[in-house]
This record gives sequence, C-alpha cells and structure tokens, in this order.
Amino acid sequence: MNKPSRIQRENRAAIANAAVSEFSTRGYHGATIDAIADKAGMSKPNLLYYFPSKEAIYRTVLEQIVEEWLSPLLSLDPNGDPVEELRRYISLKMTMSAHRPEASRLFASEILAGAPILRDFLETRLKTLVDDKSAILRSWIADGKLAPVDPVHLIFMIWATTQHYADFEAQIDAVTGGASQQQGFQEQAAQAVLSILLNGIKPRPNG
Amino acid sequence: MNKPSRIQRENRAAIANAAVSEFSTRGYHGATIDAIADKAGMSKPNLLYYFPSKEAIYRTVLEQIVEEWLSPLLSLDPNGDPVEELRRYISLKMTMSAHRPEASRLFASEILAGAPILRDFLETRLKTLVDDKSAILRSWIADGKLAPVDPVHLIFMIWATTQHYADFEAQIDAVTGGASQQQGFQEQAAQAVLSILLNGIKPRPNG
DNA sequence: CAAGATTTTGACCAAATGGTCGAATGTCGG
DNA sequence: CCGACATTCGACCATTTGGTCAAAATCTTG
Repeated sequence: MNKPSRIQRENRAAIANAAVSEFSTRGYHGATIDAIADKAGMSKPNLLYYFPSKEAIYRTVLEQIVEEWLSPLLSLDPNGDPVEELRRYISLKMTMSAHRPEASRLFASEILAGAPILRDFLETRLKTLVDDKSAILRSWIADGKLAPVDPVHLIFMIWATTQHYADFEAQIDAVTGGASQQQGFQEQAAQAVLSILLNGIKPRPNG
Repeated sequence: MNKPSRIQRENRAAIANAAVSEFSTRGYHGATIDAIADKAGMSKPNLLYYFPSKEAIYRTVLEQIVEEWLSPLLSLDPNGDPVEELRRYISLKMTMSAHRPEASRLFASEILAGAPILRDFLETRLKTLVDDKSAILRSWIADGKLAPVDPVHLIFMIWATTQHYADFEAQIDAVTGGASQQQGFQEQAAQAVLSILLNGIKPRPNG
C-alpha cells in the first residue's frame, strides 16, 4: 500500500465520485457496480481491481462524507458569541447542503436504512461530539445568552432544517416550481432558516 | 372489482403493512417480493395474486401514505389564531412522526431518490396546497401576527424538523443512547421543536 | 529497449430475484 | 353437499448482478 500511483489516485477518485452519485439516487441496492464503473469511465473488472466489493466502495465513500460532516460542528467555539457562533454553524451547514447535495442524500439514505454501517460511528464519535457541544450550549443557556431549550434537540433541529434542502430537493423543486435551481434561492433559504432558528433561541427578555 | 371479500381485504392490508416495513428499511430495490410475502404470511405467488407487480405494491403504499401526509396541512384554518394554528399543526406532525415512522421513512426514501413516482403529485396537489397555505401565512404576516418570514420556507422547516424524528431515528437513537425509545422523549422533542419554531415566528416587538 | 510490475478487459459463473403457470385446495351460496 | 369460483403454492424460467480469472495491454524503470 505504499505511495499510490497517479493512476490509482485518479481512478479511486473517479470511482468515489461516481459511487456517491449512484448510491445517492438509486440507494445501496439500486446502484450497480456496472453503472458506477460506467460513470467512472472504466469496466467493471477494472473497478473491482481498485475496490474489493460493492460494500467496500459504499463504506469508503460514506466514511469520506462523514468526516466532512463532522468538521463544522467541531469548530463551534465555546468562547465566541453564542448567537454568532450558531449563525456561523447554520450558515456553514446550509452551504454544505447546497454544495454537496448528493453526499447529504447518501448519508441520509444510510440513516434511513437504520445506519447498518454507520451505527458504530454514530454511537461513539458523533455521540461524544454532540455531548461536548451540548455542554457548551448548556453553559450559554446558564449564562442567559440563549433561551432555555434542550441543546440536543436544538442540534437536531439545525441538522434537520439545513439538510432538508439537500435531502428533499426533489420535493422543494416540485413545490416551488424549480426555484431551488435559480440564483438567489439558496441565500433566501439560508436567510429564512437563520431568521427563525436564531429568533427561536435568542433569550426572550420576558423570561 | 366489486366488493372485495374479507380475505381480499385482510390480505391486501397485510401486504401493504409488510411492504411499508420492507420498503422503508431496505429501500425499493433492497426489498424483495419474497420478504414482503413472508412478512405478510403468504407465498410469493399468492402475493402476486393480489398485486400485479412489485412496483404496483410500492405505488399503492406510497399513495396511502401521501393521503395521510396531506391532511394535517389541509386543516390549517385561516380564521384561527396564527400561533395556535401553527402549534396545532406542528404538534400533529410530531405525533404522526412518532406514530408512523416507517411511513415517514418510506416517503423520505422516495423523495431522496428524486421522487420518480411522486413527482406528479408533488407538482400538482402538493404545490397547490402549499401555495394556498402560504397565502394564509402571508396574510397573517401582513396583519403583524407573525414575524416576516418566507412562508414557504417556514413550511419546509416544519416538515424538516418534525419528520426528522422519524427519518433519522437511527441517528437520534445512537446519539442519545436510545433515549428516543423511552417514555417522555417524544413530548420533550415536541416541546423543544415548538419552543424554537414558535418563538422564531412570533412577531418581535422591536420590528 | 527489455523485463517486471501494473492496469485493463472479455468471457464466464453462481446466486438472487421478479414474475409465470398449472394444479391443488379452500370458500360459499344455493 | 355440490358446483363454481376464489385462493394458494410448488416448480419453474429469464434476467440481473456481484464477483472471478486468465490473458492482453500498458506503464515504469534500470
């Protein structure tokens, strides 16, 4: 496994991209190795020269996505201004949703299926991270800088609302008549989400 | 097609239930007719005596779910108190999520895949409904009874947050250490969601 | 350029799966 | 209890698909 060659890097990347696209729209079982190989511009046996099995491809791309997913929450700064920190976090997640909708949908599809592959990751690394960040939110609430609300549910709500724009794109497109493709929609969505969530958690003067 | 017999009613219902369960956890392609038949307590040829094909089963259960999904939004009353109406709507959706998580996940899985079967429904009936209800929300905003926020995005946020508890149950379970199964979790979640969303849309005195 | 290593692929296999068919079994009104 | 109709199912088929293999093509490097 020393020093992957240029060809190896390129082909693995091409396969990973194709796999995200196929898995996210057809689901694990609906995606075929043939289709992934086609989209990656190579034959099936050639693809299987780079990955030992379909499941290995799936695991690999899921792991990449999950690392990407983790980073924004990691950077929530306990010393920053609470509302500003959350604004930044929510904005970042909205951007990611808009930028890599297929990755978001692939992750969603794994969770929908009961997280057979990611369960361990969710129970360990993600749980720890959520516990940590919840503590920060709790301290902000104790300081009266946020409205009193269960921090874990706040995090869930942020995930739900931001990822919704990627995961339910088909529905959003249908209902808005395709607006989500147009310039400005993304900003408008971010604006609305930020407005409601931030207003929802700003401490209310009258208790 | 006159008067389905008792056996027909029972078997069709058993098949529909089994199908929701299988399709929601394995996805369309991952679900097999054999597994659905097993779960419904009959042989595969017998199941195919009641439905002509796998896709027909899928369409049938999707249609049932979609009808169920529509009703809460339909009942949003333009003459009610805005915040109370939204509280009722959100509560109803939270209850549905908790009560029929598999149905929610099956719907989600269809949308994730790009809504190949439901696209037409989304573009017609659902779009019309959302347009109608958006108008109501807009009038409430014009009367200063809600904070100024794009009504369509508000509706999306309500869908996102409420359905998240069904669709991402696996993740929520993992992160909370299985709390979502425990008594009271559901109420706690509803409480948090209502608090943030309602505070987020109540008109702010200072503009 | 030669030789070894790497990459690519056509042909093939076994298992899974959607669906069919005809015969057997069960149901029910008269 | 009979006959007609509804229901059930074992055996079977064709296709799809994940994966293998040996040989061919290509690349790398001394």
